[in-house]
This record gives sequence, C-alpha cells and structure tokens, in this order.
Amino acid sequence: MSVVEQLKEQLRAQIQQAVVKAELITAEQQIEVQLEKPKDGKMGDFSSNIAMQLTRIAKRNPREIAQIVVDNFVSDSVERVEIAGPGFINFYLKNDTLTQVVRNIIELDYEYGKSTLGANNKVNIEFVSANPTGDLHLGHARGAAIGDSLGRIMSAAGFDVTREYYINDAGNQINNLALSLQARYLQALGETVDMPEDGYHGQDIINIAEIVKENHKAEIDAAGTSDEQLAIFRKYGLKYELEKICRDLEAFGVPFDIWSSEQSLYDEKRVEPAIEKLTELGFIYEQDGATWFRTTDLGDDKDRVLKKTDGSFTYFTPDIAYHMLKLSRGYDLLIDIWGADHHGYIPRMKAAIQALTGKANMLEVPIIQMVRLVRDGEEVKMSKRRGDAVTIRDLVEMVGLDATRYFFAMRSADTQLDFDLGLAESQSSDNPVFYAQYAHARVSSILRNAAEQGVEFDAKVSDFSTLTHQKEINLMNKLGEFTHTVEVAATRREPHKITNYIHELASTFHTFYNEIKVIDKDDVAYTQQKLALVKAVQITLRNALQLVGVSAPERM
RNA sequence: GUCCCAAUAGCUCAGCUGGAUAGAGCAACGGCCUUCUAAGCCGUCGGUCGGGGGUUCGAAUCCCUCUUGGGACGCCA
Repeated sequence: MSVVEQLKEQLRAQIQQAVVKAELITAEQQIEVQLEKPKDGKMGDFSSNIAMQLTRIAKRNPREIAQIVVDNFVSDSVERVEIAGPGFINFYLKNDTLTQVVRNIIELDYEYGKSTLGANNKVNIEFVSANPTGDLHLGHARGAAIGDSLGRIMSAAGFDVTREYYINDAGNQINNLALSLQARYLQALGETVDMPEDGYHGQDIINIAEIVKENHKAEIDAAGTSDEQLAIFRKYGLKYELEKICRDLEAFGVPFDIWSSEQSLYDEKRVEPAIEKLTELGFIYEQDGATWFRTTDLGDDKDRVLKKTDGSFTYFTPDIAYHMLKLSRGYDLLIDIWGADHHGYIPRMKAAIQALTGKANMLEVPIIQMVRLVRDGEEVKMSKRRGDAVTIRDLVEMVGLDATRYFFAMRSADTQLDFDLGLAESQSSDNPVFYAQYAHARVSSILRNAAEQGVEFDAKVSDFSTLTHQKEINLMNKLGEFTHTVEVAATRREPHKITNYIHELASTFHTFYNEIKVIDKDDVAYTQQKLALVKAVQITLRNALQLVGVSAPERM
C-alpha cells in the first residue's frame, strides 16, 4: 500500500472517531466515510462530505454538523481543517505528511502504482481474436490497444493476468480463404481466373500467393485431386496469415500468452463433450432434427442450436468448448473483449458460462464500439472483403506507434470513434501523447543538467521541508493519486482513466516547471529537494505511460 | 418490433458510479524565451449538459418517457 492509501485509511478512521465522539452516531453504527481529492488545491488535500451524509441521521443542517465533527477531530497528520461550501470538510496536510509521497515513489521506483487489489486472482483476457483471413484493421487495432492496456493495468493492480487469442481457423471463412488463395495463386502463374464470390480481395492474399508459388509449388503440383490442393492452400493460407497477424501485434506492442485454435478443439475431440456436459446439466433438447441449448433459462431471449440438422455444429458449440477449456485452467474471471457487432452474442455466451459454473458474473464482455474512418469530415467506407481497409501497419506508419496506442487508449471503449485520417497524416504532432512525452523529456533534461552542474539528484535526501510552494504541493498531490487511479482503471476496466491521469500529471508538471526553477546552485539543499520531486515525476510518468504501451523518451 | 451504445463549448472528448463555480485538447484572440527543452505556460472568448417529468439537502451523473444517430437481432462465423 502506498503512503497515500495508508494516510487515507488513517484519516477515514479519525473522521469516524470524531463522528462517534460527537455522538452523531453510536460506536456500533457504521458509516462509510468518503474521502475525495478536490479538483482545486485551494480546497484542501483531502475533502469529506460526511456532514451531508449525516443530515438524515442527525437532522441538523450540514454546516452545523461539519462544525461538530471538526470540533471533535484529532489527527497529527493534519495541519488545519476548514468547512466550505454546503458543508464539505477540507483537510490540509502537514508538510512532512505530504512530502512522504516523494520518498515513497523514489523507493518504489518501477513498483510505484502497483497494488494488491486483485489479490492474485487469475484473470483470462481474450481479445483481438480476428479471423486469420486478412490484415488487422482499425477496429482490431482499437481492440488490441485497449485489451493490452487493460491487461497491463490489471496486472499492476495485482491480478494474475493471462492474455489469449482465439483463432477461428475452422469455419467457412477458412474455405473462402483457401479458395481465394488458390485463385490468386493461379493468377500469379499467369492464368485468368475469377476470384470466388465471397473471396477476400486484400493485398495480403496476393502476397501470400506469391510466397506459396515460390516455396510450395512442387507440393501443390504433387497433389492429385483438387480437394487435396485446396487443403494445401488452406494450410499455407492459415500459416502465413497467422504469422503476419502475430508479427503485426508484436510490432504494436501487444503480446499474447496463449494462442488457442478452434480447429484444435475438433482435433482434440472437445466439441461433442461440451454438449454432453450441458446435457448432464439438463439444458439440452432435440427439436426439428437439431440439438438445442435452452439458453432462455439463463437470460437469453431465444434458445440456440448447437448441432444443425445436417449434423454439423454451429459456431456457438466449439466456442462453448473453448470456454470450458479456459475454465479448466482455473481462472477466477474470464474477460472476452468483443467488437460491437458481436454484442447480440453476449447473452448466449454468458448463459453457457452460467450453466457450466453456476456463476452469472464469471464472464465479462466489454464491448469495443465501432471505429469509423473519416477523411475531411466524410466517412470512408471500408470492407475487408474488398480489401480496402486501413491496416494496423498503415496506421502505425502514418501516425507512429506511440501516438496510435495513446489515441486508442485515451478514448472510452464504449463510444463510437471517428478516426480522422487527414488529422492523422497532417497533424500528428498535435496528438496529446506528445504533451505527456514532452513532460517526461523535460524532466529527464532537468536531471541531466543538474548532474552536469554537479548538483545531481541524491536518493538519500530525506528532508523535504522546503517543498511548500503551492505548485509543489499540487504536484505531490497529483503524484499521490497514481496508485488509486490504477486501481479504479482496473476495477472499471477503463484504460482511458490512465491517459486522463497522464495528461493531468503532465499538465501539473508543466505548470510547476514554468513557475519554479529547479536548479539553483546558490541553494543546493532546496535544489536537491526539488530534484527528488522531479525524479518522482519521472518515475510516475514513465510507469503510467508503460501501462498504455507508450514509450517515455528521455529526449525529444 | 426487441435489445445494446451514444447525445456535454464551433469540432473531438473527459467528468473520479450523487457533490463545491461542468473541465481538457483543437479552433479564435491577447501576453510569456539573454535563466533547467516554447511539442510548453498564463489569460480572454465560448454551455438551457438532446427535450420533458421524477427521486433528495444536492442530478451532466440514478429512474421513467420522448427525440435523434450508430450497431445487433441466422440451423453465418
């Protein structure tokens, strides 16, 4: 627990004691004491609305109650207390209480921001999971950025996170892939053939056809029947598509722990047992020659077919088997991050998980809303089939890795996003990521200059009593919020809380920088205190940027 | 028709699960570099928080309803 968290706990207890001592409530009664960080530093370092909460119980007006609480409040961490507005109690910390933050951050260094909130609970986050039939495009990039950031944030908050990619390598779309590749292959050999009706027209298939022609022509020529040939196209289409996806995600800073294959669920005979398991549990019935899952018992709006009249399975069935496999690994929570176009699928998947585990909240499905591509205010229609989608590689090439990652992380996932290509191409330096990185570069520059001038940062400095300027106090307060921010972002599964924080911290620092000169060779003692504060900013900014997969440059 | 998401400054978005005067960025205008990085800072302009009800000390936030935009509703994957 960081010093700030300890301090908040302590203050809450002291407020509770004051309330009891004032006989506003009895010692047995529990009241949840809320402590917030006021947005304006002038309103104290912490603020409580306890007096307003007590109006109903105490039946007096809030300012009166606040006064009674203040009269009974005792704490040696607090310099002074004020009553403000409708009845807020604002607490102003003693200087040496607040400055502990700086020492704490420097000690923790890379560990600062981490907490034990997640109690090592095992969480599986499945995301991206794009079909291996083409390039990753804008929507996948958004899902990748958010899923990866969420994974990093939840890890920092003390969850034991596994990141997983589900490869849909068993459906009709793979037959289309094979047919498309075959057509491109024959075209590469100079033959005139049409692309299949539902084929994939992306450039990537043309490239793969070229590779197949170079390396595997003999194998294809050796195949006797066209079915055998098609199987070869299927094999290499999948192989090269997957390798490309893997490379692109890695270049995007998004690693996965586990790659699961839909086909392997069939190969390992895991699909039929899923139905058997649900049959045992009493959720299965036969009707019209098909096998049905009574998901309506568990909140879905209609029952779902698992096995079609032709004996084959729907997409849902191996997906249930897949989730059974995940559950068998012993997770406490499954998170599937899906695109908005899959949201109708959520109730049946949740029903399946509930049937299997008896727990309704075992599976969470955050939805990533659509990304629309816009140029000069006009929507640009994209289609994976036509192959004119903007890929994750195009994106990184146009706006840069850090800017892309930051841009996606900073938007709440559940709002539709317009990605303005014109803006990305022409004004990439306007991206807010540079604002944050610039703060880090400035910080680094100060520390470099100080070292050159012989007043370098000293980790052993422990007296910070001169850090009393309002800008310094604001900065220490902002630094102290980091751990709690990470916890909130993790709990609410909202990575954009982190970018909001980064922006606030950068802003607080820039303001500090413009008002206070850090290096002053005529006052070495104060300079070293400020250097420690600056060092704490560097650590916190770097740790925060890391949570959204963005680099923290030393120079810009 | 049913369900999901959204509606906040001219534009793009925050708003910490009910709190103090609703905030940033971009755009517009005016200041700040002989001093640690001006990709920065300070100030001005800009709002009936889509409309209407309700809940209470207090609502952008919670509930109901209407309007508008986007998406989803297959024995496709």
